Amino acid sequence: MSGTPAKAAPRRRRKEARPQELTAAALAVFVEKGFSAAKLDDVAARAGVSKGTLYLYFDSKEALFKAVIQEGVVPAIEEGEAMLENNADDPVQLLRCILFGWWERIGSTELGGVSKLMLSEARNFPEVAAYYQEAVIQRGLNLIRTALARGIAQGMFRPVDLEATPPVLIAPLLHLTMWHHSFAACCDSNVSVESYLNTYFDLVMNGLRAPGAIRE
Amino acid sequence: MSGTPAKAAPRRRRKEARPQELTAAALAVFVEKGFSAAKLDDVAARAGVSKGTLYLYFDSKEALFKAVIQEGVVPAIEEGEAMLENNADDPVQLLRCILFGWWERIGSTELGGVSKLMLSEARNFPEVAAYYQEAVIQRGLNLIRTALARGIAQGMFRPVDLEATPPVLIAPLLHLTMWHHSFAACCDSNVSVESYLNTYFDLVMNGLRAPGAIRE
Amino acid sequence: MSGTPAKAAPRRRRKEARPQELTAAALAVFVEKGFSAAKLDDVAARAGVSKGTLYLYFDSKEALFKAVIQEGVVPAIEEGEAMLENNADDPVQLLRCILFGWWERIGSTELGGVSKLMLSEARNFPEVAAYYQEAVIQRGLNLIRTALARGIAQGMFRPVDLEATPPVLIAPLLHLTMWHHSFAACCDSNVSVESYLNTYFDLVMNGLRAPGAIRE
Amino acid sequence: MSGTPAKAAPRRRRKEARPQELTAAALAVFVEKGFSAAKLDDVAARAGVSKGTLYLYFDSKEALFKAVIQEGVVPAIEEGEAMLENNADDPVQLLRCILFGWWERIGSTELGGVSKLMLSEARNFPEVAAYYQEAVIQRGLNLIRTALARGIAQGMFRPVDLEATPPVLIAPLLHLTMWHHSFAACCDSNVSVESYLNTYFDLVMNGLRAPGAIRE
DNA sequence: GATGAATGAGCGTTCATTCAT
DNA sequence: TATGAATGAACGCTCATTCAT
Repeated sequence: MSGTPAKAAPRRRRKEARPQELTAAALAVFVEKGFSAAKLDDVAARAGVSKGTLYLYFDSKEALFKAVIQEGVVPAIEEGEAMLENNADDPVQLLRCILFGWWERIGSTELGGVSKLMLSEARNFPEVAAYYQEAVIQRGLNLIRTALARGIAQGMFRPVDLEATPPVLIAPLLHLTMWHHSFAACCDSNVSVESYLNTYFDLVMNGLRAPGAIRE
Repeated sequence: MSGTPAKAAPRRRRKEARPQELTAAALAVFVEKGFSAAKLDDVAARAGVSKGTLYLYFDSKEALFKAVIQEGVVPAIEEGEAMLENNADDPVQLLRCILFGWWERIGSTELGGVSKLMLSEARNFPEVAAYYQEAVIQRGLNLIRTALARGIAQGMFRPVDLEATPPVLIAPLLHLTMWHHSFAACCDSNVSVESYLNTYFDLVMNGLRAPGAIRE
Repeated sequence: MSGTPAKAAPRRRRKEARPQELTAAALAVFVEKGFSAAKLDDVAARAGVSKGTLYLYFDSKEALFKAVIQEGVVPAIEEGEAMLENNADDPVQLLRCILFGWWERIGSTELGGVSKLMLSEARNFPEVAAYYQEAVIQRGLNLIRTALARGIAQGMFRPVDLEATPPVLIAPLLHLTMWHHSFAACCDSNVSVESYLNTYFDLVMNGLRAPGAIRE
Repeated sequence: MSGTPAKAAPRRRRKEARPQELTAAALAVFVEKGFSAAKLDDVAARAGVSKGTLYLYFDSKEALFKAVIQEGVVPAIEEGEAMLENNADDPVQLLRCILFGWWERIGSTELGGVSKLMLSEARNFPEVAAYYQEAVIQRGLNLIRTALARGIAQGMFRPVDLEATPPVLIAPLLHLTMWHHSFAACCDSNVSVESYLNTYFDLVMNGLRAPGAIRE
């Protein structure tokens, strides 16, 4: 199987790397099956360990779920907030960078599964959802809001609702991620990811641009 | 007992209405918990019948799932395709009508749960997903595509990718529906549905409008 | 198997009798194996039902344990306290009646297993032990104490410690019960129950008799 | 770590003392929890070693159980049989010495737990029970029987059933031991050990004394 | 010798499914 | 038609046992 780790890996290195290997396997299985339908046997098999090993690192299936989310959250935040520093002068470029960066680093990777997972399971894990909302969603929307505000201040963007616009802007990317982990895995689609993204950026930038602003 | 259905309902209508009552209850439970975590006990209790009764109408839990989707599909199609006839002359109005109509009739109602359910469970039910993709998604996207094509032909909309734009346009509404059935049920948000929708329509229409077209 | 119930029993009668059938089976298995080593499969098999059926009547293995004790407690109390009324005039006869009665109705029957179970598991179920101590042990010792007090008052018994003597008197019977459910089940003994009991009563009565009292 | 054994112990003694340290820890845990509910983790932790170390000295949990019994058996016998030599002339004193000695050296110490353990687990380990019956119980009862026989021969004791009396005599002490390791650990009792023992000896001696024998 | 990470068989518990009433 | 008691396969979790270090 693809998930089988090299058996030759030294014991000590394994010990420290284990938790990440396990959460990575768990993420894949949880995203594919959903938390409830996911079997710990499958998670263990994908990680190349036995079922009991999971319990050396996590107290329960639910604890494993929380660890999966927790672990998926850190990169989402860290990477994102660094972008505000770069491209500080060009809001258009900054916004593009944030949105496209999210897709590149999160949405199109395994980490995007965390988004699907949370949207699917939020009601079963309200505390985790609340944490995620604060730690990821709000901070992510803040990034977009900051870029928008700068663009408006510079006269590049029309004045728009700074609360409502960020979720609207990110929605097509989140939906593409959902799609990637749902229908895309079993049905063909007429639309390539590339043309979806191009169309999305084109629409967003046209939608935001201030009347007098020069076309890029 | 609390689960007892209203005794006032006429016996005859009951018999025929049963399946819809059951799928309605099942939809609610499936959307809240996810298919796998949903218990038939809960479905039965919500429908006010005993668990065994479910098996008088559906062969299995999976058959119930399919019926839920099936039933949620019909109105989505029927209602949608009628719109092309009306507002045939004004593409902007037609597009608004389609998108807003979807939200009003589907996204904001219990039926919106079907969308969440399918996105969450597509990989566990690939045949159902394939059917849904054909019977709902493609036909729904076609509606939007037609409206776009008319608008472009009339010079109201910029020429845009007719394959990629429809899914981009519907994405924010689908995401709002997902949100409604996930985080909204357990976390507060700063954005009202109304301002989200206003911002969305505003952005979309600005993004699509041909340079020379008159602002509405 | 001996525990298999008649399959012909009507459904309705079963429903009401079930809990007692299950606790009876559980008592037997718990006494033989100990609570922890007892498997619910064995309990179910002995009761002639499937494992799942146990959960229709008891929430958990621990709840089943508590029910077993609870159920074993009632007859122990009820039967015992009725004896004080009879033989009210002859303390010697009363004491014999209490001790011998305990053996006949409790110690030598399946109910005696409850005593073994509680002695073996008290530390794992402290709350149950506390309840048992109050509801059974204290009340049982009170019976003996009352008989002793009457006998002393009538000059039939030597004056003895009214607190310490009852547990000493019941100990050989309890131990015989323990023996019955432990070594007796797997090892031969040189002593018959009958001669043990005769010797016990003889010793006790000689030990208690007041110097001047007439031999019986 | 907390589990680390005292470093001050000389290395050489350690090696030889290990098995006894392990069986002592095992006895304590087995008595408290019962064999089945006892975890080897707990045994190891109490002994201050790792779980794997147990397997350097014992093949299995069951082997550890047998060693615990085995080890508890030796002192019970050795000490007991030495008493017959001393107090050879005074049967009353001899009997008191045997019974009281058992309580002092066995019943009231950690070794008393072996008695509880065997009574609780006999049916799960019939071979061990058979061995224990021969190696401990029969020989222990023989001690008492010998003392009784001498007392009867000297006219100090009434003639009593020499088979049945020994188990009756030891029963209250065994029961006190059971109590010590069960209810006493979680419930209060009105009777002190001292008054229980005094009452017990008093009753036994009065019960056994020949009519003409002088009171002590 | 000693460790503790890893294993996997086994058990308590759940729940979709069946069927006698 | 409707019920709900009964079932048993399946899964989360435990823990005695092993073995590389």
